[in-house]
Amino acid sequence: MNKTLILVVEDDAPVCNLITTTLKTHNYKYIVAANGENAIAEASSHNPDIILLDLGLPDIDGVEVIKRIRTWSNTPIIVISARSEDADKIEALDSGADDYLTKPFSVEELLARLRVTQRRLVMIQSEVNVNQSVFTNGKLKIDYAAGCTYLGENELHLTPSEYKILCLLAQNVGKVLTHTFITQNVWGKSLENDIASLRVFMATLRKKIESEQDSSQYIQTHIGVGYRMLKVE
Amino acid sequence: MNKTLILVVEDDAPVCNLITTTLKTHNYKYIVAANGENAIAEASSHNPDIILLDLGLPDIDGVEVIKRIRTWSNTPIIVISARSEDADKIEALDSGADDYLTKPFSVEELLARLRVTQRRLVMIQSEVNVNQSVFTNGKLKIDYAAGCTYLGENELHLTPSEYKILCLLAQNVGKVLTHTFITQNVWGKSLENDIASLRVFMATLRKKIESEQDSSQYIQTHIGVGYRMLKVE
DNA sequence: CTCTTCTTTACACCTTCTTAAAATCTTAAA
DNA sequence: TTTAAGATTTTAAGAAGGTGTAAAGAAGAG
Repeated sequence: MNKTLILVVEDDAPVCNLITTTLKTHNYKYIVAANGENAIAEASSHNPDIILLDLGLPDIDGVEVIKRIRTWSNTPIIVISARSEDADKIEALDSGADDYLTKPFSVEELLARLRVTQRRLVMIQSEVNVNQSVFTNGKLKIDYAAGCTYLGENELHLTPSEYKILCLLAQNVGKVLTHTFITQNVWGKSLENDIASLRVFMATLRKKIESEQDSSQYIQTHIGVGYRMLKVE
Repeated sequence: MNKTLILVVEDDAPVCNLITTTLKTHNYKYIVAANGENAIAEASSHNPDIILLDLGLPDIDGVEVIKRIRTWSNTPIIVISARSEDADKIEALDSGADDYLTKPFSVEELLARLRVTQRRLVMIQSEVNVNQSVFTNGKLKIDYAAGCTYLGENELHLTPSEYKILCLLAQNVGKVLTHTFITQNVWGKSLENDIASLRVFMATLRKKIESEQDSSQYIQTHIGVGYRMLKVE
């Protein structure tokens, strides 16, 4: 996936520098606008993924900038403002802002809220339709709320990793999941070597959920790509 | 649209009352859970639209509740917590929370943030089904998201290279793609020699997608130039 | 410490890719 | 129409690389 592009709207140079250097070190791309008119122009021409907006701009009021941008775009806007009054927050949020941080803000919190926003962007794109708390596929059953899995009547004993992998496959029935997608989602990293581990887990998983005479084939290998769970009757 | 259903997770009765009366007067439906286990059970059984979660629960840690719910659900979670440390916020947000308010919180701000969340839910619903990402041409079907190809009812088993080439042709139906264009896009290089390989791949691809008696001609050779996929009726 | 889970390694097995050679097709000039 | 050169398809076999499995060592929880 491409680097996330962030539009930073901030007229105070030191604060702006703080933000941009932080973004740079965390692998974001960014563009800068120092006033409202420029912000609107940049938002329109570069189509950023996220907008960080200071409300105190020299030309237009920040809230006005939000409203203008919202006339054509749903790009997430995170407001960073010195105004800490409730009324200000509410006005900004109701005008279309997605989040509101007050100065002085913690860089770490800003990064965390950026991650939340990014996560949501990815979610929209992949449109994961997970909302049932119990998944069934043939004899296989996963009770997410309880954290239990069953094959027919029998409860399966799965290790944490096996459980996570199975959930991932179940939440994407019919889709081929790449090795790195799986390792990233289960371990958060994607070291090349983990594919070997993944293979071992797939083997034990298969042994457990395809062991019975039933022999329904839940997990399919796609050589050179990854695995997928088949929808069975 | 139906009333928004909110799950309020809060063990402190006065705070809980404050929240629920506020919700009631603002036309929300709500259910209440006073501990983590109940919260997970209610989330699973009632499938709320938004979850308001206090982190300080008597049984399970709030962050754990977030993680458990996130195993099957993307329901927005707004944390309301007495812990105001950055580290707490970051942990909750990175575990899957969508927003974080610290006690004592402004009721008006809470309502504003609820409105932001609702706005986003409506947006997501309208954006769903935009990403169809399925290509069809005659009996041939490519499901890009799932990474699968079909000929009529039957699923085709394609190797990674075959799949890439087919996608490339499909994305340019009707256009003639040169040998080097194809090899560059599939292998990233364009050594003269790879054209020989390409020919072999085209042969096997044709065998697979034109094997049936159907005999519809999907791939056309342009001598000295390359190949193209024809749009069939 | 003991038990479980996770990672690593080794190896047999299988699929896919490349290469080369033969067969077939296309094109155009005689 | 015949012929020849060049391009393409087909086939086959070996090379390269991916996969499943078992087993042993490492890490972590109780």
